[in-house]
Amino acid sequence: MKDVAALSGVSLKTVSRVVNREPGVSAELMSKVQRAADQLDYRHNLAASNLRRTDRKTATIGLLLEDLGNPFSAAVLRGVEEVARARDVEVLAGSVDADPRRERELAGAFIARRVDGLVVMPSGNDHSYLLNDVRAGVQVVFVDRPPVHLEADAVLVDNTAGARDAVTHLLSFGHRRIGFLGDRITLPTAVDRFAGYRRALEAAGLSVDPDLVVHDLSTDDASREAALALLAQADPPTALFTAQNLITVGAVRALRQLDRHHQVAMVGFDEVPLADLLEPAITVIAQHPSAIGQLAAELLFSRLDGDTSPRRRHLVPYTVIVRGSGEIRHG
Amino acid sequence: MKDVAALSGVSLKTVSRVVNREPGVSAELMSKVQRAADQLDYRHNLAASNLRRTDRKTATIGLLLEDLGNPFSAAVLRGVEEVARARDVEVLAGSVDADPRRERELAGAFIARRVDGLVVMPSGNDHSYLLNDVRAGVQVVFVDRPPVHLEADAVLVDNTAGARDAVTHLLSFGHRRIGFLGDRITLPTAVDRFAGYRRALEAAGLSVDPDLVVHDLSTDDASREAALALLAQADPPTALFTAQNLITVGAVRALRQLDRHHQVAMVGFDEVPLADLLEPAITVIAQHPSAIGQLAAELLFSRLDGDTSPRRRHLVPYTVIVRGSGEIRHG
DNA sequence: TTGAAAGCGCTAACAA
DNA sequence: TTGTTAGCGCTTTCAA
Repeated sequence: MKDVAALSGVSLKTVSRVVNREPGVSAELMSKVQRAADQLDYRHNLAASNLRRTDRKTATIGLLLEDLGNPFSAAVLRGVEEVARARDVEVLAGSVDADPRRERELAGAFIARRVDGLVVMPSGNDHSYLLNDVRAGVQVVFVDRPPVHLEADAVLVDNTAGARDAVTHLLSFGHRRIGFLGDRITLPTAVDRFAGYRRALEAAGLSVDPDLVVHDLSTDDASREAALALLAQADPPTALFTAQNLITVGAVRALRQLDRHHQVAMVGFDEVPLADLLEPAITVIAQHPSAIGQLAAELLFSRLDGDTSPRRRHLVPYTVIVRGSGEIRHG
Repeated sequence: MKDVAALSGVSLKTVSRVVNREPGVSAELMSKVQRAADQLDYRHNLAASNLRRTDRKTATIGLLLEDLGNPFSAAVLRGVEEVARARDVEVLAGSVDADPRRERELAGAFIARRVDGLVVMPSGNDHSYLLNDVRAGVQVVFVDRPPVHLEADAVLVDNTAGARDAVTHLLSFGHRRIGFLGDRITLPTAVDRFAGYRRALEAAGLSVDPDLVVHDLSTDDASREAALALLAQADPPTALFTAQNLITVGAVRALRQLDRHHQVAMVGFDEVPLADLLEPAITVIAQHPSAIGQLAAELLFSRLDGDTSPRRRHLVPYTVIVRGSGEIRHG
């Protein structure tokens, strides 16, 4: 910037005014400065600018997701990006990989880079480590799971209701023995989905048979094996509720392996890519991750714009997508 | 930092030394400073630190991808992230969406935030706009498509050979009329894949029948319609080569719609999620996007570490995954 | 409308 | 081992 000022024969401050499009610079000086900047290939230094500015906005936000390679996380990222782009805000993104320590480290690394705000798909169950940063003005919005020991907006899906709907759907096709395959039970979403399973059964006058329930599945292969074991029982389930997308995929593989995919009914939580092209096509409770990301970003920016209304939870609706696997009748 | 110095009764510089883990601070002062920092919830300001440092490293890199929501891009991002994480480097990521202007803007936005380097999946065909930044020390590595008017490392796949292998595979199952469904022909990858198609035919003594070729498909639905049109011809193709993952999905839908998925053979370029669970399962030329991302990041960091050997192109091998759809015999 | 001087939070260079 | 001073690139404040 100094060089641009020297070349165009004006003061530093005038160059700064031109670069920041501040009003009150004569057309003549403006074009002179522009030309000098072009000639020297000047690149504005946002970090330095931001250091001195009073508003201290870096126009950068941080996004902590479960796993950037997973389609669910990727779609949330895409949703956040779309809203951020409209405001010329850039996005730092990282995977937390179900590791609470990693979550803290990533958040710290982003804050050291002075992000204006954070969108967090949390892994840990204590977010008080962000208290001081929130006090210092960093805005935080949670997605997928609510914050613990911290007041912050959250964008959630009603996992209990979704799971209840899935299981009620299976019950309506005559099933009475419905297997449950679920994620790590430390995750609030997994707890809620299991609660929904239980409630649907209880509403039908049934109770949970522990022999039909497997928790703590975190890979599709673990799910495949769990499904194989369930179906090998003396009195096997006639239907499965798979409480997460990788789990659904594992169960599909198991049913194929046993050639029972046209006999055993199945409803999955979360959309699965190409679910409509499988035979049978998979009935799912679909979340809308891109809408979740968009809403989270919009909330974040409205907070950054000064909205101080009470923090609250926002529910994004889910959709029951009927495709065939969930409509296999029992008996 | 000033406050920490005041509270612990030492100079600014001593706090700086402790924060940066510089040697030569007595254990006593060190713990005193630590305590003060904890008490005040001090967060280091990397931007300010970086402004003054001589090495000027922000420990942040920028990643420009085609579309963060697409599994291919997402896997590249994941690969880059893994390598970056091992060095405590964070990643700014953005989608270019096939828009060259967007590519320039994103690159500019990342450079204004003083990234140490850039990994670019380019959309435009002139990258000279980065010349001055490269001269100024920003390292750039291209992925998927090579740089134009700029010397830089690139991580590529041999698209021509992959496409040739795909079509040769179909020829070996007796097919002589093989349809080509391809992406926007402005993309170098699309050009190369079409070249591979042509070469395989010519090596078998056949020539390209323009009635069997459709370019410029950019969505799965466009591909579905193009495939329907191809197959409605008087002398339709007996096999299809689909030159990109969304195109493959569209063609699968078309074949299903016509109930010809067990008659018309098909090989796709790029892996498709759950391709192994379809009937028939889809034979593909699989790229390894996560390996591409990892290699790109490793190259970038080796350049940042001072490697000044000539810039060059690196090929990541592809894999032919035989699953069924490509092995449907003709006649 | 333009510019000079001070200072954002931090580290380099040097001195004690 | 510790501290002092200057200055990174920019914007603020205030004066011309």
